Amino acid sequence: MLEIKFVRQNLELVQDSLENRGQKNALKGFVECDSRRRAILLEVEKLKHQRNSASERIAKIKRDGKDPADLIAEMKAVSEKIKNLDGELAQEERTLRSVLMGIPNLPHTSVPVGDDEEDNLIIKTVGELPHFDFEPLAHWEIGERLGILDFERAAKITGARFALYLGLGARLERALINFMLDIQTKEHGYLEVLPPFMTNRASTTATGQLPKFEEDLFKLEGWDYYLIPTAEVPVTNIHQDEILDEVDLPRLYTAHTPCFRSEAGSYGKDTRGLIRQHQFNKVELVKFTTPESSYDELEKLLSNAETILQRLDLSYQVIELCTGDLGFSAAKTYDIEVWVPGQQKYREISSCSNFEDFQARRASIRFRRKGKKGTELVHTLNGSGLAVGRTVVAILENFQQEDGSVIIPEALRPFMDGVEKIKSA
RNA sequence: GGAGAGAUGGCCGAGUUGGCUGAAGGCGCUCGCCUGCUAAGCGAGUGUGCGGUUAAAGCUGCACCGAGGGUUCGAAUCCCUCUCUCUCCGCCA
Repeated sequence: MLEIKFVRQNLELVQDSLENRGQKNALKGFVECDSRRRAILLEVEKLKHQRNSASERIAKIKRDGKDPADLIAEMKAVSEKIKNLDGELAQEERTLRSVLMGIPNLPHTSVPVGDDEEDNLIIKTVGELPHFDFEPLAHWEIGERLGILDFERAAKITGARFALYLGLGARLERALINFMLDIQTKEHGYLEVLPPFMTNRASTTATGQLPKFEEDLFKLEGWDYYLIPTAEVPVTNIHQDEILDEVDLPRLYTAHTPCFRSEAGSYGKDTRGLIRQHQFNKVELVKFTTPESSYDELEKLLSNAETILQRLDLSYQVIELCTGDLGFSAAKTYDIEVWVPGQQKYREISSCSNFEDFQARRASIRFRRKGKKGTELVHTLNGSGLAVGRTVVAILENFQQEDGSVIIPEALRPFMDGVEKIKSA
């Protein structure tokens, strides 16, 4: 959410930004509604002041043993007026709030301007692309042949876009989770947390998934709870409605959670394999920082995620999203894309964003500077470190051998009881 | 599921026969004093949000005592609904 004062004073800027995202009507009614609200507020506050001072006089008159009936009668009318105006005020505020909640974050000035993913910038490319003397297979072929992935049975159990991992496949997933968490906690200073996998409406709204993107979420019937689409939601909300001390910043959290996404509107995309699932595992990194340090922290966050790929000897590129491709809440985003030989493409495996104070304002997460009065909103950041299922995809496809086996990257072997290779039984 | 207790400022904790209580007291924090250093001590200050005014400091209005509604001229205090926490019993991974 943007600050209402900011929107008021920068109408054109906000309007331009909305048009860049194809939402030119989002601000409709804002100006009128805002000025109505302020006019009513002025009026109602005046009346309340009148009522408050009359109350004091009434108390005094009573103490003096006299009868304040006249004044009470007068105030009765005033109270009635206040009640009506309060109702109008609430109406304007609801409208205003829903307008504000629908406005996406403003891109940071460093973000390249562009319409869609075509205009994203490749920042860097790391690692050599693997060479195969044979036609590399897609991971689902590899996994099914090795008996470590079974999509047919998963479809029977639940439906499309679910996976059943077996044996060393399940073990590989678990090893990756431990591997990632260990690096982020032991080497990069993140605190491991295990949050709830369902979040309530307020939390889900705070990070920006609601109210606009409800169709992307799984909602529990009969409850106002949602299955988390990313650990970003529960972890960012750890500090909802809190005022932190400056000395406690930055706060760094990492969490492994399953993520649940409806994938509405992605019919026909990535229908096979692990790339696009309704449920997948992810190790997430979340930071709470001061405003002045958030962009440095974004760079560190990106490199913390890159570390995982480097240790696994996977090739990847880092891209910077242009204004048109930014997510709703983000001010700046880097995506990391890993090389997927079966598709001869780089595919997204991590997304690292700075949300500045956009989420913090919605969640009311503030901090106090040492020796200074008042509070300021923190900046929140998060990134995947990494999406686990897609990491399995990358390992199976990049390290597949002609005989159908898959070599386990060395760094991962300690987490796999020393298994060096997955081969057919 | 049954029975009961509770939710107040950064934290702890008073206040519930409705009316100078935005809220005692303590802790913490900030500034100053004192002190070889540290600790202790002394003095002053210290909530948030939204408005108004101001060059600014400041001054000032309104709101906020879990959330929402109600009663009343007036609610932290009374009533209703909900949420959460705790204790005991039952059930259970």
